[in-house]
This record gives sequence, structure tokens and C-alpha cells, in this order.
Amino acid sequence: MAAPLEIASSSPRARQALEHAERLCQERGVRLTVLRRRVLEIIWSHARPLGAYAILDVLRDDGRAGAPPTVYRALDFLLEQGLIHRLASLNVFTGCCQPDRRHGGQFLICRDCGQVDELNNTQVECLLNDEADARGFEVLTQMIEVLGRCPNCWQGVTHRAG
Amino acid sequence: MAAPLEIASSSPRARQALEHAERLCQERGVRLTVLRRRVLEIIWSHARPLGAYAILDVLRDDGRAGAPPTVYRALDFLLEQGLIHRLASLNVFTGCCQPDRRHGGQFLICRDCGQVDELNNTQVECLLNDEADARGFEVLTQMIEVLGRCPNCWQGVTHRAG
DNA sequence: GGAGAAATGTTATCCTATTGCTTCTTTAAA
DNA sequence: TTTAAAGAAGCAATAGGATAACATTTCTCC
Ligand SMILES: [Zn+2]
Ligand SMILES: [Zn+2]
Ligand SMILES: [Zn+2]
Ligand SMILES: [Zn+2]
Repeated sequence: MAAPLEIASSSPRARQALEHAERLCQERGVRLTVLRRRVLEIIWSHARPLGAYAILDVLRDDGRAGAPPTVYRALDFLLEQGLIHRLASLNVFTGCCQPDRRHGGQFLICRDCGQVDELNNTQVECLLNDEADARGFEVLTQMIEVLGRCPNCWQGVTHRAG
Repeated sequence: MAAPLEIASSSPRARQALEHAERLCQERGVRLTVLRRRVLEIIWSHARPLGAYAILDVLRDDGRAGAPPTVYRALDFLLEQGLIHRLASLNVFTGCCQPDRRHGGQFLICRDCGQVDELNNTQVECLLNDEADARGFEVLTQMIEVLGRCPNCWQGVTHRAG
């Protein structure tokens, strides 16, 4: 798989996501510490989702001392605050596009390039909630991961093949 | 979490699932070897999904020599044949209720007791496929995991609390 | 029977995640 | 302003999940 691309930290989407996070944390009275903020920045600064150890490597490049718990605790915080999602099928973490609204996350994940697209289909969410209700099941969180190939990747194959 | 309950290997659902698997593999011209069959049996013989190492422990109790690759290879085969699913959020494996029809799997997973209920909501499946189509994304497989509490578990809490 | 393919055995290692405990920092009360 | 308590981060060790690489066995087909 291709290595995750680094994006300028000051990219519009990263800056916007960080400002949004600052605001949310202030509203909620929770602390977006330097470390937590930096981990969020690292996640948003890459085109593809990163694993915990990849994030740790970046932290070490920063010069910061670090062991796995350092990054996992920051990730736990960001997950609790709904600022990031964990993609269980890949053991990676990706920034949430709608951190205001609590949700489990719906993702299109490209098997070939690792790129991720977050959906927000409330109809799907409701249908699943209905299914759960019908069985007396109390829903805490939904996670939907659709694995496949993004346009770039399958078009590349098509061109080569035909 | 509660330990996974062992169920008699000859329980109706286990026996039925194994017969179904035998038939499918024969039709498909693939080999359901003794090991693969036994792993499938172990999975169906437990009330809750098992992790790979838990399955390995059972194999060892059988007296069979075994290392992780032993069980992972069998699991890979069963996954390829759609006879089991992997629940990525828990790193466990569970038997598929509809191995004829290829599908990623939709699950209600109880956070407290680990019990799993497989859904087969085609409307959800279609909606997600539509979302993917609209983005030019080629779907290979969908995985849906709804985490929450089963009736038994939240009713227990309700009784205790109120 | 013999060649090639498929499956399994075996060992070592990698990747992911957590536990337990210590130290530092922040917060708020005295 | 000191000080206690809580929260966050540092640190070392370890648990848990999965794979790589290679040897050996078993099966299939000629
Ligand atoms: Zn989101
Ligand atoms: Zn792609
Ligand atoms: Zn199924
Ligand atoms: Zn339960």
C-alpha cells in the first residue's frame, strides 16, 4: 500500500478542523491539551488514516518523548469527544467531518489506496435503529465500513486492462 | 466480560450449519478439511463469538498441535467461503446464518454479554451501494456493526436501577 | 508410483493495545 | 499563597492479535 501522504499542517481543512475542535472542547469544558491537539493535527495533516504507531512516529519526529500509551490516551480523548473515528477494519484513525453531531461513522474505504470518504446517511442510521428497536436492542453506536475501490483506483485498473 | 458458553457440538443449529457448509463446499469444489470443519464447529458450538486464540485453545484441548497460523488459515478459508464473519470491532469470528448469499454482515453486538445477532437488511445494503455508486466507488464488501446492549442486559440494569 | 499442488506444522516476529506505576501540571479550595 | 486533589503525561513491561518464511505432510491427478 502507498505510504500516507503528508499534507501541510496549515492546509485549510486541517486548520478548520482544529479551530472547530478548539471551539467544541471549550463549549464542553474539556481540555484540548497540546498533545491532544497535536495528535488531531497529525491525523488531519495526512491524506489517509493513520495507525496509532504511525502517529507515534510523527510525535517522535517532533522530538517529543513518547510511548504507545501517550498516543492511545490522546486518541481515546479524541474518540470520546467525537473528533475522530476509528476504522476497526484497518486499525486506523481518521478525522470526523461532523464532530457536532454524535455518530458512529459511515465510511467508504479504498482497499488499494487507503483513502477514506465519510458518509452521513441518516436513513441508513434510522433503518438500523429501527431494526435494533424491533429486537429490543439498545443502540450505543453504529459503525459502517464499506470496503472497495475509489474511482481513481478502479479507473486506473480499467485503463490498464482495456 | 462473561466467558463464552460452550454448547453441545450436536446442537441443532451447529449440526445444521455444518451440514450446510459441507454441501456448499462440495458444490463449490473446495475442500472443507477436518481442521476447517472443526474450526467451524468450534465457532458454532459457542454462544458467543470467539477470538482466534480462543479457538486455538480449543484445538489444543482436542490434542491437536497448533500455532496461530493453523487457526488463521482455517479462518481465512471460512471467511473466503462466506461461512463465517469477522467482527472487526471485537477481533472475533462468528458463524454466518446465510452463507448462500454473499454479504458483508450486519450485526447487533451486545457490549455487556458479547452476544451477537445478525441482520440481513437489504434496504440498508442497497442504500449504501447507492451512496457508493453516486461517488463512483466500487463496493467489494460492507460491514455493519451496531454496538449496544441486548434486551437481557439492559433489562437487568433497569431492574437493578429502578 | 511419482510429480505437482494444496494444506498443515513450526518457529519467529511484527503490529496493535493495555496495565500499572511514577511524575508533572492544572485546578480549586483553604 | 500555599496546598491538596484531580487530571494528564512519562515510562516500562506485557498482553493480545496477526503474519512471514520455511519445512513437512497430504491430497490429486497423471
Ligand atoms: Zn464523523
Ligand atoms: Zn483508491
Ligand atoms: Zn452472514
Ligand atoms: Zn447482552
